[in-house]
Order: sequence, then C-alpha cells, then structure tokens
Amino acid sequence: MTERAEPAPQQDGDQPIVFIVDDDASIRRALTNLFESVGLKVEAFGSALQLLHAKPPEVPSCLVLDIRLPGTSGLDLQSDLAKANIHTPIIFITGHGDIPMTVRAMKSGAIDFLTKPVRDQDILDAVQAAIERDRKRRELNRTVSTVRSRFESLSSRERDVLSLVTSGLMNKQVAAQLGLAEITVKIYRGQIMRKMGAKSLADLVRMSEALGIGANKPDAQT
Amino acid sequence: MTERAEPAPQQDGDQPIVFIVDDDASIRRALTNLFESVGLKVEAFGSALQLLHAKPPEVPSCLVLDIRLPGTSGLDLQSDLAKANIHTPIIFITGHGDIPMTVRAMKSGAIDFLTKPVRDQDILDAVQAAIERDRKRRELNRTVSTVRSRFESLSSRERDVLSLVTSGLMNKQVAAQLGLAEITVKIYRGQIMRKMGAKSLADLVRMSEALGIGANKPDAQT
DNA sequence: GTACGGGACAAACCTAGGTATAGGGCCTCC
DNA sequence: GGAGGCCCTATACCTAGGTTTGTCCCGTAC
Repeated sequence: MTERAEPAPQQDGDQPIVFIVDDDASIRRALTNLFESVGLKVEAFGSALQLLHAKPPEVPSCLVLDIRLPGTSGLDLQSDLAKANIHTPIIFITGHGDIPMTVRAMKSGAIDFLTKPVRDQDILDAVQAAIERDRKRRELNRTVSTVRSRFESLSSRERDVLSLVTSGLMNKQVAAQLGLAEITVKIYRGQIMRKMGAKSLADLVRMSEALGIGANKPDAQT
Repeated sequence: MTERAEPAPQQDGDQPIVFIVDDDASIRRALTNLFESVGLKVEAFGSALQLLHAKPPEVPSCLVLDIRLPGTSGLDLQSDLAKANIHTPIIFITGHGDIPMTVRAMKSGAIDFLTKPVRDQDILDAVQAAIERDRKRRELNRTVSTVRSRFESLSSRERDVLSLVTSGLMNKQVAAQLGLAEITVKIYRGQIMRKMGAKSLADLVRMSEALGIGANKPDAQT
C-alpha cells in the first residue's frame, strides 16, 4: 500500500508521511488514494493500538484520526500520545461528534476537526497545514536539542559562569559573585564558547535564551 | 450595574473586567451576578455594536459572547476584533452551535466554547484562564512596545549597526560591511546602548530578539 | 600509585570595546 | 544665516575580553 520500490532503503529525504487511523477499511482506502494522488506517503491502521505499535516517524508527518475507534478513542489516543511526548499534529474526522469533543480536541492542539462527509480539499488543506507545522516543530526541536546536549557537556562551574555571563555581568562581577578570580572566569568563559560552539557572545545569549537560562527578559527602566 | 463608587476615578489598579455580549437580558443578568459574586468587574452589552462603541479596556479582560447575536454574529465579531488588532480573549456560549462554528472559533484563538446550559464552574474556569492569558499578553506587549519605541528613536545608521552587532559581528567587521571606520562603529554602538537603555550586550541581544531583528537563530554547526 | 579531569589561579601578552575631545560636511527648519 | 541633527573620522587613552603557559590541589577510576 505504501511501497514505492525505492532502491535506496535509507533515502526518504524528508518525504512526509500521513498516518490514517480509521476502523472502516473503505475510508482508509479512500483517504489513502486521495493522499497518494497528491504525492504523499501514507500508512493506514485500523486501530489506535496498531498505530502505537508502529515506530514514531522521523520525518514530518501528521495523523488523521476518526474520533470513534475500536478500543482507544481518537481523543484518548490524542492524550496518550501527548503523555508519551509525541506531538505529531492531528486532524480529526467524525461522523457524529459533538461540541465538547471538538473543544477538547482543539484545545489539545488538533489542527482541524472535520465532519463527514469530508470535502477532499478541506482535508488536503488540513494535512498540508499539519505537515508544515510538524516540519517547523521538528526543526526547532533539532536546534534546541543540539544546544541542550552541548549545554550538558559543560561542567557545573561552567554552567554557573554561563548563566551570569549571559545575564550581562562583566567578568569581574561574575568572579565576585562566585568568589573566583577574574582570570578564572575568563578561562571558563573561553571553554564555554568552545564547548557550546558559539562564535560570539550574541550567539551564546541566544542559545541560553533557547534553553531558558537566566532569562532576565528585556527590561523597561533606566 | 458596574459602579462601585470608587472615589478615585483613576485607580482601577489592574482589576480585571469581563465583557458580556448577549441579546438575552436574563442571561446577561445571570452572568453578571455570577461573575460579580467572585469579585470580577462586569460590563454587559446587548449587541456587538454596543461593545464596539465602548472603548477598549486598559486592564486584563475577556469577552463572553453568545454565538447568535442580533446584527453581527459572535464569530463575525471575533474576526472584526482581530482585524482591528484587538486581541481580548473570547469565550463563546451557544445554544445551538455546530462543529464547524466551534472549529472556526477555536482556530481563531477562542479560549473556550461552551454549550447551554452552561455550568457555573465551567465558565468561571474559562474566564479565569482567559484573564490570565490576557494579563500575560498585555505584559509582553508593554515590554515589547517600550523596546520598539526606543528602537524607533535610533537613526538609520544606528539601526544598521545594531543589527550587525547583535548578529555577533565584531566592530571592525561591522565597519567593513558598512564601509565605515571602526571608530565610527564604536561611537554609534555607544549611542545605541544609551538610547536603548541596554546595560550590556546581552541585554541588547535580547531586545533585538524581542523586535525580531537580524534573528540569526542559535546555530548548529562549527 | 599514577593517570585523568575538574577546579582554581598567576604572569604575560594581545585584541576588542568604549569614551572624550575635536573636527568637517550636509541638510533642514526657523 | 545660524542652530541643530545626522553622518563621518582622528587621536589619545583606558577598560574589558581572551589566550597561552605553567602550577597546584583534589578526588576517583584503573
């Protein structure tokens, strides 16, 4: 259903995938055809459990869920995924949903909530938006986790210095606060720049912002 | 209905206000009583037009709208307000709403979408959340607009220098890019720090982030 | 026990950042 | 036509930032 006879088993590039979960085989088929007709990769499942057994994707992707599923409902699946820290964007489809369900789904971050019969264009638009959001989320995630792993390579003293330096203190002030000699701070500071891969203080400040460190936000006095 | 006989006409502090728009006077009365019973200020209107004629509030606030209103509907009011750059959080109440309406409202940023009969606790929770969101939004706004107005006090050359400096370049590199002498850059840089009220480069970088300037986000190579 | 890493510091040295003073050119507003 | 703003630069001088080399203490892992 999904095979495309790619000779290179690795080179998916960043070809997005749409995951479909619906217990009605004819709907799965129809949606699969629709998405494949616009060049999207598709994987379809009959239940939430089957989806959860599949490995989380490494490319931009989204979920198209029927609200009413055998076993775990669409909404439950949504919160299970959130708890498992899987934030793939979700599009719901429903035959007989109600407003509270809709509100819950949307509050929990769903991209869209469509009622049957679904217009092809509506769901294609939603899928497009969902994949775009996922692409951005993944990109941000990559950046932040690179920075975080570098931060974790810092020794505890280096972290102390980092937070004071990025909060705008001069070396001698940092030294005073930590009870160190200024030269020691300078040396740590150099090590920090190297370990974090920062080419400038501005860089370092932005990284520490991304990590949420010593975030004394822009002030308003003086 | 709202008067509290404050002798000081100015000193509202940051006492939040709930705006109610509903064409049914008995509902207006009931909601007003409910909100006032928990110590909230309330202003109630019978139509979208009346609300638009009132001045936008300067304290944290939220709107409680019936979807079905005479003249402009609740959803239309929501998009009108967005167009007018008024971002007061909205809670919808509806007797006979449908899913597409709900989706539209939630996508446009509504806090909640409640169906009649509304449980007191539900709407109080929603109002609390809405006001909290508005408070944060206003705070962020104040900070950013202070920074923005300072930025606007910079001369065009100073802005050039600001963007290059906060992107991490050294004075001499900035000078080269702008075809200036290094000393000139230093002088502008000092003027920038003074005009922006930045006590350190770190400060300046954070301000320029808040303004979305030269935002070369944290990198990932080296 | 010794090798290793973290922590801390010093002297020497160099570069980058920043201020003050002074000056020139240009344009605009009153 | 002069005052004031922006733009640009130079000299002189001082402070802050940063590297290198070398030294010492400490704890722990092998």
